[in-house]
Amino acid sequence: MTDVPDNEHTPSGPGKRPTINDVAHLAGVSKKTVSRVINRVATVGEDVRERVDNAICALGFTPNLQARSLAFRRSFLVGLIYDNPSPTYVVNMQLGVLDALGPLGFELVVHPCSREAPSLLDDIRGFVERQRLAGAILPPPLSEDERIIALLRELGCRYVRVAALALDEPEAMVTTNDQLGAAEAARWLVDQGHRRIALVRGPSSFCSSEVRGQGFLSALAERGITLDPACDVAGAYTFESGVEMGHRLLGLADPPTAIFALNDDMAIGVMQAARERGLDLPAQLSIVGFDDLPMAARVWPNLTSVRLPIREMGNMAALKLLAPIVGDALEPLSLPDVRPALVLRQSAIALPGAEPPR
Amino acid sequence: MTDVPDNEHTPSGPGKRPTINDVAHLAGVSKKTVSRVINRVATVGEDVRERVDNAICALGFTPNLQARSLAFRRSFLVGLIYDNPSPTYVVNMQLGVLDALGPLGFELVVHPCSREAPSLLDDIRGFVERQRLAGAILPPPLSEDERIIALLRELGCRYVRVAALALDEPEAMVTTNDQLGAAEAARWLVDQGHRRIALVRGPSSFCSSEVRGQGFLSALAERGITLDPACDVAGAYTFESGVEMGHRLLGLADPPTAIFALNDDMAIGVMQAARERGLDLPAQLSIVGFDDLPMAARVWPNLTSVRLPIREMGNMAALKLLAPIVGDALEPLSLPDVRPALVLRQSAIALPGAEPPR
DNA sequence: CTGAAAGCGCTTACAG
DNA sequence: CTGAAAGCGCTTACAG
Repeated sequence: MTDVPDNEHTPSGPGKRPTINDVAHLAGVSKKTVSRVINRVATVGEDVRERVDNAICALGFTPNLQARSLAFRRSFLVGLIYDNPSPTYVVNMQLGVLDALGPLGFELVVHPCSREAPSLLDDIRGFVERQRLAGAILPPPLSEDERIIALLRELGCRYVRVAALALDEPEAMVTTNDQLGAAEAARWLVDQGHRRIALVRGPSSFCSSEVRGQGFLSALAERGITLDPACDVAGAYTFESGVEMGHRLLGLADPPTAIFALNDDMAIGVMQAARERGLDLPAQLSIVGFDDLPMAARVWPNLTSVRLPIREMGNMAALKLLAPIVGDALEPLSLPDVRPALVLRQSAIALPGAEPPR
Repeated sequence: MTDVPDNEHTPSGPGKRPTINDVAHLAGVSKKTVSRVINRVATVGEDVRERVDNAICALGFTPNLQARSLAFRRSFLVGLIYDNPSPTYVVNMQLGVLDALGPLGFELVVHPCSREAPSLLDDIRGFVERQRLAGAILPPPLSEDERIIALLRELGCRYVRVAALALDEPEAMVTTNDQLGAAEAARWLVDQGHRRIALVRGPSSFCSSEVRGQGFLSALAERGITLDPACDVAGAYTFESGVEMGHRLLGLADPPTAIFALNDDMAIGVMQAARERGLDLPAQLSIVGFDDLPMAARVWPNLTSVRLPIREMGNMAALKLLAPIVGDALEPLSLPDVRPALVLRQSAIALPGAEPPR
């Protein structure tokens, strides 16, 4: 009474996917050998491998991930664990990670969480244990939290950290070289004739703020310029704090002709403060930000800003994470370049009356 | 020579997690009964259930997800399949979905893809089949693609669509009522005395553009206002197209006093066009957008815009998706409200000389 | 280089 | 209401 004949070599019924057994029967080998072919174990005869590959194609077989995960005691999932307030950052990092995962047959599980939460560590522990992650990727600021790193080590969960500084061994790090971008901004401003320059830092607890600030000051020093302490202030990486610091700097007896804010949110806050004080932008004040958010190209005047290749950084993190797992499936790991770049727009210009840059 | 005594009731060795067998032994029942307790099957004696619960607590047992996935032939993963250019939208939807998934023990796998890609359907098929998703959530514009819906049905994959219109049965839909927000914007502009009003639509292929436009026109009509056809234009939901349409509208012999753009990117483009034409904003032109991007509060003048509760929409989608799966674990499904709201800022003001609103 | 057996940790199907 | 057996589809450990 069944339309489909019961055949032990081909799976029957709708929704039935072929298994490793079907492939083994069709190729005339044991399932263990099929398993070896799937897992690219070298010690399989050329002719046998070809028979198996043909059978796999003929049946349209794809190994069941759940079964492999159970037997391997590890899933084919990579976790992105983050506490980052910037949607653009998060989405671009996800895209970069997926660029690498897709071809390797891994998927991305996202796990936003809160640094402040008392349950942070328990939360991450539960996530990693339940999912038996193949690995975790940690963007800043979570990448700077050594408690989390210690936890991942304890759980035996591989990880890669993304941070402005090399906080870990190279295999477990993507270092973003923020200091290079900040230095480029400094040099550019000096070349435009600016001498009285101000810096709006982020919270000192953020590695990125320290590294960017350091890069900026060093580059200025190389040009023989030191910052007036009154021109070295810190906000909270937020728009509102940018407004506040902008007012503080522009209210100085001898206000700066240029302000470098260590992220775009604060730079746009500075812009707002300048406008509230009736300044003509960019004629009376040059402003440079960091991050190159989409917003930077939309505000008026368009914001000159340092761009980090977030997507490439995510890609690199994923490649480093999976390199030891997938082995030969990966080319000699051609890692993308992740150097920052200054994107010139209208918010920063040459100081009126300045010499043209050398 | 082993420090840890081998005991069949407690797992030994580091990294060894207790299994259902350990719980069964400790509670003095079969593993099947433990399974019943885990899965909240009703037919378990009260005393037995308590013994099992105690054993679970004592051992710190959590069921192995990989094993359950294999036996259930379904994972505990929800897929978010999208092709949405707005990072803010994507991140907020992810957060909303996770608000619901976390407490239920499910995780979120993100799957961005491209509508244009010829491999779109194969790509989605592979994703859904390999992961054996518990379900998929589709935000616009993918939610409007009936080919994808047909595919998911064929694969037996549960789904919930998020869209401006009710495109599916209520259990599989989160309808965002965009027309209500557009109507609110229309009424507000009219109340401020505006009569010559323009509309910048998005692509007609987007459901959201049609629904928002419809809501806007209807509300104007109720106040006895019809749009001059020259004031009804369409962009591409991009900043650049907003600039272009802004110039077209402001170049009319009798330009509008207010422009409603169906998303913020275009509204900010219109703002740019107005500035390029030397208009004084908002005095000479009121502008209203839709989406309430973070940028809306940062541009100058701040953009009045319609906000959609994206996070709540994601939450609602996830709750609807899992309701039939988790059953009683869910309260009588107290679904959040997902009505849009007009956020008043500085970019739109009363027409000079207009009567104060009723 | 290849394979038969046992196992990963759960659930389904069937009894009782 | 509870359980012993078989099974989900793979891999590990051990042989040969």
